Amino acid sequence: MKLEKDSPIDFYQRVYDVVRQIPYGKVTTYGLIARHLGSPQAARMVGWAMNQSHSQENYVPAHRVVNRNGMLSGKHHFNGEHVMEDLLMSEEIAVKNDCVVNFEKHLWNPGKCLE
DNA sequence: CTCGTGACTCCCC
DNA sequence: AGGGGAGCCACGA
Repeated sequence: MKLEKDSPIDFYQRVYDVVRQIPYGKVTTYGLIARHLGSPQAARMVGWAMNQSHSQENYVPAHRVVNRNGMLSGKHHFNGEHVMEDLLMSEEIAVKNDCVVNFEKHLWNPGKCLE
């Protein structure tokens, strides 16, 4: 989906849009999403967006978003300590020590199917 | 309006 | 190899 500069979509709204496009069994990183949005250094904003994601009407698979190391940095922000890990496990994604096993293998590049 | 903070990342020492 | 600083943008106090 191509976003025009006139698009009335907020930055974090775009983040949600990208995150929702992450296919089953795939994960991506904050930095990748930020880069896709045109601000490689704004990865923190992606995290901020995820923090607010639970308030969104539409479901946002935040558990598919991890840091550049494949570590579940935001697992503490879920309702339970192991919710994020459990969700990933249910998608055939192995998690060990709060890190995604074969992270690169499950990595999904935003924009890969776009444009 | 200014300051501090954050589910991040990169660069430099 | 590991720690520290800067950059990014939004939001609450």
